[in-house]
Amino acid sequence: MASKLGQRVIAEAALAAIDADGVEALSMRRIAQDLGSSAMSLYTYFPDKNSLLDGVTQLLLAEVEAPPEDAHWRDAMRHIMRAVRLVGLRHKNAAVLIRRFPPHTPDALVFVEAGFRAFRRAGFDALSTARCYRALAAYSLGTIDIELGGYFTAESRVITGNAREDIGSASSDRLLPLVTEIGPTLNEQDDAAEFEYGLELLLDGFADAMARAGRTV
Amino acid sequence: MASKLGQRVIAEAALAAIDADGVEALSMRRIAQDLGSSAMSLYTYFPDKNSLLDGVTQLLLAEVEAPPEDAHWRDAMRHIMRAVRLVGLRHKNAAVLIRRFPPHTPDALVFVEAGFRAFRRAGFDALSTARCYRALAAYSLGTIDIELGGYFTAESRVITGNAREDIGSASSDRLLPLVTEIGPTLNEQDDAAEFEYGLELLLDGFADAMARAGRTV
DNA sequence: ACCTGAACACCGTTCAAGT
DNA sequence: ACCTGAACACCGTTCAAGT
Repeated sequence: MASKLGQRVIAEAALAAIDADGVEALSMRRIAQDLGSSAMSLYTYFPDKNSLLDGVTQLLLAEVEAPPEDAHWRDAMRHIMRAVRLVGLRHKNAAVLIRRFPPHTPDALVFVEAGFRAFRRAGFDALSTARCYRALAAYSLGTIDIELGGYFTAESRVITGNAREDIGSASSDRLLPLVTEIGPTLNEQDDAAEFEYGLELLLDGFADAMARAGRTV
Repeated sequence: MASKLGQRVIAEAALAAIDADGVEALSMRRIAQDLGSSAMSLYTYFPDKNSLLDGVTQLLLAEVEAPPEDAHWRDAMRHIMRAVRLVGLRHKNAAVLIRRFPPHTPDALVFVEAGFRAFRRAGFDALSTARCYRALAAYSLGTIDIELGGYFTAESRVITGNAREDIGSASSDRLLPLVTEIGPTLNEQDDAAEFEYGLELLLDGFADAMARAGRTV
């Protein structure tokens, strides 16, 4: 046995297995084997597989680097958004878990608390802070789908038969000329640059809204 | 047998089953049973379960209502974004599939083509169109996670033992006062209103960028 | 071409038994 | 309290056989 069993050790072994072979290949038996233990021993520390995956996610979220305490809210939020994206890139196979399990352990919430603090320091009230945080969270989670889930790059799956045809076929070129023209452009985008583009739009919008509300940020 | 087997009939049965009992409860045997057939008969029409789920997703995306052909780009994109969200709300259990399988059949791409057309009519070039579409897609997919995945409402899962504690505990109130204060606010947000808020920020940003590029939109 | 039931190689989890 | 192997009730998919 590699190390004394415990939530942390088990979640770390699961994360390593996911990094190596993907979430789909993860099984309780597989983790146990990697730890030199039995599948059922894991149930001493996690009530079920879902909780274990949640535990892995908390581990991931704890890796998100918090911004410096004195940062301007714009720099702080940019810092956090980039940090989440980087954790996803560091754990490409595990990133999808971030969409499923929100942060809820103290370690995983450090960056959230820091982000809230940056907003409040700048004069955002609780409602504005929640509103801005939500918009950023939506954009961040969607970015994971697009970049790590290969939303635009996924080979278009062929559904043959019936009257159905796929992109790239002669008739779809005729019916969907702009999809045919712009689709490839979406594949070739620079992920980092496009991420920054949308992020700055949102931050600009928050700043404008605050300015309109009569406060300087 | 309810109706002659085929991709469409099978995908519709699968969607009905997912609507009723969720993606997790869907099995090839279950669909076959609903259709009065055998699990293996499905493999005549889909190579595997993943393709079938993709087919269900194309069905969902084909439900997305396209905007009127003469709409201003802003109205067109607002229309599409709301339409996607409404399909998700109509199929709460199936909505998660939208994140996994991009549109690729002609029917499912109708709204995409219409969106591209609206941008191009307004003078956006191919690159700007791709860029704006991507930012909106990220926001839309992330919204599904937050609203339908219950990102903020999910009961904080308890991870006991070790030095770990959860939100709401005495010590996290001390360590994470703003999470404690603002967390409940996130739960109580009006989903539709918050969705509109972030959406308009992005649309404002596109308009500003176009204006700065010297074009009137 | 289309459909079938049996079988294979897995799952997560319950259980009864051990320490 | 912690860990175990066997067993249960499932999976998706392959196969050999049918029409």
